[in-house]
Amino acid sequence: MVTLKDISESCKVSVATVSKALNGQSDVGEETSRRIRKVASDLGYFPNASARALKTNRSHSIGVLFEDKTGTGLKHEYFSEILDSLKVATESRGYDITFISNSIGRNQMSYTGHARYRRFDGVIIASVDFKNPQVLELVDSGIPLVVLDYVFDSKTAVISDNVSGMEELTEYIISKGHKKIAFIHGEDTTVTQKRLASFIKTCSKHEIPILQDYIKQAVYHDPKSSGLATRELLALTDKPTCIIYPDDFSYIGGMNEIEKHGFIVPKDISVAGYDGILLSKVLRPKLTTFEQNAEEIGRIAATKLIENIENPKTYIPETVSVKGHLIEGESVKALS
Amino acid sequence: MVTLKDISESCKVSVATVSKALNGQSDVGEETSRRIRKVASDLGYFPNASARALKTNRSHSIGVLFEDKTGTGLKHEYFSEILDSLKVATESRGYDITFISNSIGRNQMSYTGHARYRRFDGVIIASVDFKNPQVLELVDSGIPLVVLDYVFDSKTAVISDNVSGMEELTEYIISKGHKKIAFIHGEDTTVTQKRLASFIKTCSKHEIPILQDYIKQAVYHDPKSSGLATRELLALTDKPTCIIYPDDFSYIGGMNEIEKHGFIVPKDISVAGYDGILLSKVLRPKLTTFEQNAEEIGRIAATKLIENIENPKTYIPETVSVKGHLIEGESVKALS
DNA sequence: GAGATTTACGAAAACGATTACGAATTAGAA
DNA sequence: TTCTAATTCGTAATCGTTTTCGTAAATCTC
Repeated sequence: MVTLKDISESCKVSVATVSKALNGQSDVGEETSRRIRKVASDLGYFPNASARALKTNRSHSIGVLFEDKTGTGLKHEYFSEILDSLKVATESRGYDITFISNSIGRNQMSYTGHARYRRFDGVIIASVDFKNPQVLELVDSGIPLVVLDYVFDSKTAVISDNVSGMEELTEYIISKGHKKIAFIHGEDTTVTQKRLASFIKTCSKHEIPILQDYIKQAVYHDPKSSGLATRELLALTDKPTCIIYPDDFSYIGGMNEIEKHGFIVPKDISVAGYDGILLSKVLRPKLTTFEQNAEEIGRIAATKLIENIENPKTYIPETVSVKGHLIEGESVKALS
Repeated sequence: MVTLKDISESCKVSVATVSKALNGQSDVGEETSRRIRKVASDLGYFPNASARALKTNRSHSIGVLFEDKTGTGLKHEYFSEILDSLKVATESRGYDITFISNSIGRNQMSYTGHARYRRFDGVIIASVDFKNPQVLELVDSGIPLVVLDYVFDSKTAVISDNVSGMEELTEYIISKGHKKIAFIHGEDTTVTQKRLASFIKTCSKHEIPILQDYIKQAVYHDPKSSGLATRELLALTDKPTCIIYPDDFSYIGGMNEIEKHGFIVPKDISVAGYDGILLSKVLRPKLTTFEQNAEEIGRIAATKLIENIENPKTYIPETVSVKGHLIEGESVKALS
């Protein structure tokens, strides 16, 4: 490995000068700087990230915590898209991404321990159990961080705007003349609560009654449980004319059940999803859904975090909510 | 941040002794060692990964290159599953995972440059354009590496056994009495070639003629192009009785087309996928497919890489092929 | 042309750990 | 008791950078 010393010897200057030239410091001569850069590239020099981190106390790497109990974390398109967007946004600013875990080597380590061990400049937390003590410890650790889809007091949060999203989706369905709208929601989380509240509020606004029978609990990303809920809804004497699913993938369970009953979407019953994953765009009839802007969420999270890292004094935490947009498919029929 | 020095002062011993005690070296007294470890944990000590890496020349971190032209890399369930399995396997042995890119900071950097800059102990390459000069440079860089689903000379490779996989799937379909089997394949890659060859070989073995009209080219993970191919197949006067799709997700395109024709799976036509993603398990009828063992692929890749890293002298590269298994759904009908 | 200022460069300390080597102490052997 | 060997611990060098501060030369000011 070629080091600053090698360059300095080859250029007959000190390592200090080489360092400064390569970092674009001002106090080094035009001509000298050019010569040094030339030699550096000829020799194939790369700075040693460890040495640099040791000296500057900045690792230029960011830890991401992406885990949940079910282990579906990365498999979920929403999250893999966020991760991808985080990746490009951070890399373009010179930061690398490393996963945080709680098992580094034989000796278990807390998330915070891991983050300190690797000297992460900042941390992004997503898709976790936000009540987990280890997560709370990390949140309180003082390390600059951004939380996704959850709000901690005086910490930066980037959240998908579920309130306006569900409102827009519900408005659309109502505008199509539906008055008997069923709502299948996921487990009880902040996200779920916001969506449900928004659904109810929008219905009330249009004086559409909320039937208890039309509100069903299921599990996110689990077609089986949504299928079950669908079956119950279809067994009702007064069936809904439209069903909103917790997410696009869950709709598959509903779809199976609907077909089993011999119904056709949207002729006999209308449906809507949430997320706007790839699948929703290729199903026929095309699914009406609300697409979350995962790309933007990742990008903003990265930007905010780096802002925080680079201006620790002046940075003030905020909660950014990212709007998505309605995708009008063909799964919601206009009622006469 | 608490350092070895803090501990050494608090314990009235030298930093050398502290270091040795914490690393379990033999030449430190039983009682001293205990005292040091106690103080270390009381003070909340964490080793400084940068300092350690600088001194030992081992970063305990592994770079993964996960990129393709289409940018669907991470979105593909097969890859996100591999990534996840890599993650747990490496972390349990004390290695962290960082993504490799070619843009670190403002100055573009080659993959190799990035890997050297971060002092990755090893690298895992997957889902890339294997003809890309930058990738080839990385492969020849001398850094310990494992390649996924592609074989480079005298480099360790872990590949999904597409030959036996497609053979098993085809055998199954034939065993159900099918003789008119259409095969839609993806772009021309090694993987495609192997699957196609295996399909043809298995058919020949059973003296089933290979009609040129039954072999269609499409694009992986693209329901639209598979839908098109399906349409052509259904327009044939002598229609196939079964269609094999490039992957499970692509089948959605075929499914739409089949339904549009008023056909029902598997009554009127049989279908099979490849991959065994979540979706294939929740569709009704359940899709018959061949599930690749992504978890095992990731785990073995991690194990081999770490073996290579830790025994650079004795390690010999090899190609490991990982078998998957047939998932018998209900999408292939038994012909009388 | 003397003093003040700017410019270009180098010497050296420091970041936090690891490790070869030597020294001191203790235990064991004869 | 004396010599050897084992055990335990410390000294100091080192990894590759960055950065402060000092100094010498060059430039400017009047």
